[in-house]
Amino acid sequence: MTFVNYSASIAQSKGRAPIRAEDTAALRGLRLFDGIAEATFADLIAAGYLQFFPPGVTLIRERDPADFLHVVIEGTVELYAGSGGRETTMEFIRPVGAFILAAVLSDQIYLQSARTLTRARILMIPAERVRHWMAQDAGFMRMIVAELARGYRQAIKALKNQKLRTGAERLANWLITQSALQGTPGYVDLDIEKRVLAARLGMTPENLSRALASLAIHGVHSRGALIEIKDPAALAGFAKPDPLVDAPE
Amino acid sequence: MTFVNYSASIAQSKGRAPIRAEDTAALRGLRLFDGIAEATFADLIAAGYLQFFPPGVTLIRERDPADFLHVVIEGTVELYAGSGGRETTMEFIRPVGAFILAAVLSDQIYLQSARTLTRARILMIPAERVRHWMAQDAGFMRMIVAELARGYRQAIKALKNQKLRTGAERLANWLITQSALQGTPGYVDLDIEKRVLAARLGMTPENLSRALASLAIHGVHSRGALIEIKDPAALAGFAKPDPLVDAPE
DNA sequence: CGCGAGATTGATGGTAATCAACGAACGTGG
DNA sequence: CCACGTTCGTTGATTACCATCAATCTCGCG
Repeated sequence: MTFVNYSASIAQSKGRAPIRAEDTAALRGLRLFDGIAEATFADLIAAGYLQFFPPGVTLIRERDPADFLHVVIEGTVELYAGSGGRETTMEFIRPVGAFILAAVLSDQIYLQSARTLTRARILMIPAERVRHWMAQDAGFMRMIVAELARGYRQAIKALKNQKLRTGAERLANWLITQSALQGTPGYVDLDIEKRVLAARLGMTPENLSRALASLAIHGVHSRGALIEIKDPAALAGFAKPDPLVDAPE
Repeated sequence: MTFVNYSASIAQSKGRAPIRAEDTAALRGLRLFDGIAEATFADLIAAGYLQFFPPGVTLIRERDPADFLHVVIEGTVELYAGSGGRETTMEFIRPVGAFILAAVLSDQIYLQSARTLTRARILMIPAERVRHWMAQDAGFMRMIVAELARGYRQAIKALKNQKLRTGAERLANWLITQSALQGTPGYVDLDIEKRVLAARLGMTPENLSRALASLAIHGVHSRGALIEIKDPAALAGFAKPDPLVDAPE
């Protein structure tokens, strides 16, 4: 895949498109806006922007002050972070998911950067409006608390995954989880590049290659982006899956 | 230190001591209860328990349903987690800190276990009361949101620390941070066992020993629980500290 | 003084990062 | 439509990092 070298500044210029009426109804249906007051929703939408981004666009950069709450409506967004010259993938956000809510709420800087992996439709709401309505609308705040708690538990699970398992084990468990999520027992279809998956799993691309090869003795075989799990029981025996680590929140 | 083999069940038996009047005033002063209504506070306190635990007591166990919100008033509590036969330390909680708020709010099971490292005074509030008042008292909910956001960002930082650094780097940065927190430039006083610190830093005790020895060329020397940082600038040069990873939230 | 838990040191093997080379897939331009 | 070039993925060789097992050391405490 060739990434367009595209600046996110287009999204933060005066050229942003406000949300059109035909989109409003669809947004109102999001679980994210469930139980919030009509006035809250109307104002959030009026202040917000909804637009498409091509793949490879950097949406936010760690260290920047949190100015918008971002919600992924379509496509895949990668959260990543770096320090001391190294870089790693933290999480993937898919519809419908908000990201970096915590920074917005506490009016702090972002701890993570975000870029689109695919063409993606993103809803952006000014941070100030989010904080404003959180204080006014108890229903909205309840939604925020739920989303925060979800993200927090997700992060704890990611930390356990990283500290308690080897690379091959993380891969094996990821395969098991993905196979279930995609509803295709016996198969996993990679919808991201292997290099990106490697970073997500906390390893190098070379190592992912080798880890995948090493799972062959547990019945895992790959042909390009399609990975076959011949013997789910054997793979599980090696992976030792644990809902307190693997289950998505 | 010898840990008492003490069951936490004493805390969950009928023998719990309600909170005495003389303690109420002190609790009211906690930042945790700042801005919440008097009625909320009174009911939380009336339903809660405040008591001392000896060192080594398991307060909660991962996988158990969240029944109490725990707040550390005095002493140190270790959050830890295990999977597939391995175990690691996730975080230390010191006064005044709540732990595992997310599980309480979403009425889910704990992802982490907790045990006292020192004699500790813990405030326990029934989870149901917390959820009840969160919905009633906007001020209380604001406090909860702030605490959740703090924990979330803390977890993200821990994940970055683990994925982006080697063991020796994590140790070096921990020394720099501790030295600042303790207000003793040039020194760090270990108030926990090295084996526990090792788990916290994601390494074995043997490895911590070697990592500490390897920092000697950067001016770090240890005599028992006292660690001297002879040349903070040199150590920082090696550690490459980063507020987006190291700064406590 | 002697015991025991924690800390250290050494030896070894496993796990993972890095550097380098090669092969496969795909898009572009001729 | 093919040739080429770029990017991604794989494989191999080497080194760094880390866990494990075992032995020794230290120190507080009975």
